[in-house]
Amino acid sequence: MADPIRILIVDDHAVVRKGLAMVLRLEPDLEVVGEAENGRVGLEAARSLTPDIVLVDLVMPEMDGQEMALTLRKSNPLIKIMMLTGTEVDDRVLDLVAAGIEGYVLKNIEPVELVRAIHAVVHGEAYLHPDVMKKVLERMKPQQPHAVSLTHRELEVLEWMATPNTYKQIAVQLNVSEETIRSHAKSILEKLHQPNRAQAVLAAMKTKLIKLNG
Amino acid sequence: MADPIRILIVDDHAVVRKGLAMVLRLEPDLEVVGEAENGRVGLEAARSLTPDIVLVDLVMPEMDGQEMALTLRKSNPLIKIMMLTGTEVDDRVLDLVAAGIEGYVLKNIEPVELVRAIHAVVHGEAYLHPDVMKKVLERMKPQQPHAVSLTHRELEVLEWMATPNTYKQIAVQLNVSEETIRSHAKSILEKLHQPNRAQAVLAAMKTKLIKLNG
DNA sequence: CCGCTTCTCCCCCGCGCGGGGGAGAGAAAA
DNA sequence: TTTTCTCTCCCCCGCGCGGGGGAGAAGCGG
Repeated sequence: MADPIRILIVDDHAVVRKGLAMVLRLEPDLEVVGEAENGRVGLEAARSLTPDIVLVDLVMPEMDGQEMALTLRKSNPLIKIMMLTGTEVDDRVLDLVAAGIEGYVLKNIEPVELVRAIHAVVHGEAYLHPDVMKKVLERMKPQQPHAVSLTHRELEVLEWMATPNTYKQIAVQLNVSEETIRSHAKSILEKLHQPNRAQAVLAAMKTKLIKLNG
Repeated sequence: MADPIRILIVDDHAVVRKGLAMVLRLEPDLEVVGEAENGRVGLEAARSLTPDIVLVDLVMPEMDGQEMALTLRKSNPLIKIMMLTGTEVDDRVLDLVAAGIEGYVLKNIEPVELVRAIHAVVHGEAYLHPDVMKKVLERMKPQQPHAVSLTHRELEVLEWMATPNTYKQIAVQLNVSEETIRSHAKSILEKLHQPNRAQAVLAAMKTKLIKLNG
């Protein structure tokens, strides 16, 4: 094996950076060439160091992993990107996967597995954590079945239905007739199989169709 | 300074354990005497090693940090406990603080600050991360002012108001007259300062007065 | 004993809203 | 081009519900 794999670590947690570096330095064919504490610094480091792969934490101050990854992907597409995240699989994964980010691992990954993942990604394979893969597949499939497809307008009205406004007041807000709002509301109740406005809003919240701003 | 502070690290992420250990070993008066990958193992280790302080991750498989902390607090109250958590301040903090856990830091803490926190806790002080302290204070204050005190019966009716049932149907369920339910509902809306049933239910959910069973 | 709270029940009124119709314009798909 | 979907708007009806009253019984604490 010739040149070692050059690695850049981007994470705002100092202990995570040190821990990753320690684990990776145990491997003779891996070389940690730099560390950065946020996306902005990481972007500069990646461009000057031109590592083979960057390990990027998803949540960071100033510039998060998503923004950094997407930016780096455009400017330096040859640099591989491995996203690191907590135990929860963020919805942003889907955008990242769609953008062609090849690696996605949770922080509780076993060191040996992480090393394996790095090798895989550097050699052009994609490495997705099982949970991530599951989430991606979930989001791919249930498009067709019965995911209760509200139109854009209906979704907009539904969000207003979660406020104290009456239909008349919502109509004023959206610059349409009250009858139009009532018409949309009727469609919404029918599609969601709910008996009234209150239950429709509750059901929508449970299924993450809308979220409450508190 | 005589004996070093004996530390046990409990975290399911190997890289975090190594990172913490590395950072802490740089301090001459700190000694990492053990590591454990979950609460169950951590509990055994704590009892056999009797460290001065345990650093415990909140989220772990098998037995999480909360359960381990509460159990250890009962069996070995002299061992100090420092909870570690991600960037999000979990609601479980409040229970832990109430149980007398003296330390609570986020994982993005600076190494120097972590060392300071360990010293503080070992010497009998409490060390709460600013965000945690904020959360605790938030939850403490709104107790007294006027935490919207609904009667038991009103709370019961409020929970029914979150269902598709009409007042008449709720009345049947609770074996009282419809007028009684309407009367309670009026009091509830007034106390919660909400214009209608739907908003009352939403407001109640936001303030954790009731929870949705989905 | 008297005041206060809680739970119960009753009346009336008017509006919000759910359910049933129908219809036209424009865009997108077949 | 014809059909289908989406958004818009209209009518009528009846019930659910919010808001305004009042009242009696039971229990608690001063």
